[in-house]
Amino acid sequence: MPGGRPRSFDADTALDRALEVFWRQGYEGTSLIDLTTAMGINKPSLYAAFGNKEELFGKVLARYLEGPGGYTSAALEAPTTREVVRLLVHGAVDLTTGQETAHGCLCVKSVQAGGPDAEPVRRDAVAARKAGEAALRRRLEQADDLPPGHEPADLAVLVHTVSDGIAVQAAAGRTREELTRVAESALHALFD
Amino acid sequence: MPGGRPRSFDADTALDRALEVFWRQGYEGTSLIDLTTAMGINKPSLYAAFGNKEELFGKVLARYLEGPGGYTSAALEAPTTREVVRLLVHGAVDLTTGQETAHGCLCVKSVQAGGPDAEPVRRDAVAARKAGEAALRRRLEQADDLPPGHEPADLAVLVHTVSDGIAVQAAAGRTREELTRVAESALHALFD
DNA sequence: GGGGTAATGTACCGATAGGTAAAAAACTTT
DNA sequence: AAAGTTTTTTACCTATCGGTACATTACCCC
Repeated sequence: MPGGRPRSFDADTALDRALEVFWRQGYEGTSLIDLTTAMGINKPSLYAAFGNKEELFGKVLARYLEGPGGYTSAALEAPTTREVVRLLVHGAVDLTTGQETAHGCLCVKSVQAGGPDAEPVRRDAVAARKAGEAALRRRLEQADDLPPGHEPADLAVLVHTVSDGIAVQAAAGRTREELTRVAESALHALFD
Repeated sequence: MPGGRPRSFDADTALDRALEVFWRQGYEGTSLIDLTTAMGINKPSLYAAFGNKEELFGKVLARYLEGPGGYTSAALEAPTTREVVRLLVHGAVDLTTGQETAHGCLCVKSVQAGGPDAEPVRRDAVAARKAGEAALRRRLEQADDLPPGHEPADLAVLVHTVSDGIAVQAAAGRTREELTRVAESALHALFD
């Protein structure tokens, strides 16, 4: 059982190229030609390696969450609640205002995709968000240093909401410096 | 100089129908057939009355900002800073989780539209957001009851950011009850 | 009851969307 | 070197996209 013609591209770097264009243009705003051009391959190769556009997006989203979005799970291991939240909101600023990446968050962008054929993509994004929020809630439920008057579940959603807002602001053109001040203001409001 | 055949539709209600579908499906996710079907007219009538898809969206966005989005300017007239912010965040919850409207915010959705041909739409949305933020900042600059340690400009952006986050959460399926708790948590963090 | 005028209905346009069939090319094994 | 396997290349498919030409219809004015 031998192997045939070898691949002319690396699957992971091709996924990274696809991530760039999906991140910048969103699922609905990205065409197959955009993808194949960015990935340096042609359509049959794309389909053979990654499935159709929808499946490719699923793989790209997973790679996004584990790569650029990996700071979220790392943040949960910080010792204090304040530090956890600080890493989350500043991480959101860094992620969404990167100099070499598109501004905004792929997951936030995707959850807003409204077209009928984008619904599976939307569901993927919603599922990823739910998982992230559940992890943060569990972390906060085990904390003993919550800000006074805040329930763990509510605080988890609030922090998530601020992160989402940061992503929207970044996509709308707000600079990293401005959003860093926003993150600091949010921390000040919550913990000082 | 008489008028020819009269219109068979009311322009404002047609705009409202177009608003519904743009709100639900976004600019890129909405086709002309979606629009003409919802508006009850055919394409030549649409083009004669509203211009092309892009111009139609501009008129729809203006109508959205003055109608469902009108609570933002009304909120600025509240006597206290806390009341202004309270009206803004709870207004965002009401707007984005309406029972008879799509969940999420048209303006937030549009600012995330990434396709190349959606760029003028994105600019319209960004301009509307800038105007709203400037109005809030001016209102806060004249206040003498800001929460301690917050600058007016930073607070304006933070409140806007929380509203954006609420819109994203609503689009992702969060319920009105949950988001009401988020709004209350945000107020508590800022003012209590 | 005819002009003039503006909106409607129908049918169509080129371009592009996502997706695929089939043949040529590059490798491994025997 | 020949058979078998898998990828690449090229060319093409149908459906739909936003947008429009043209003839028809319904109104006002005289």
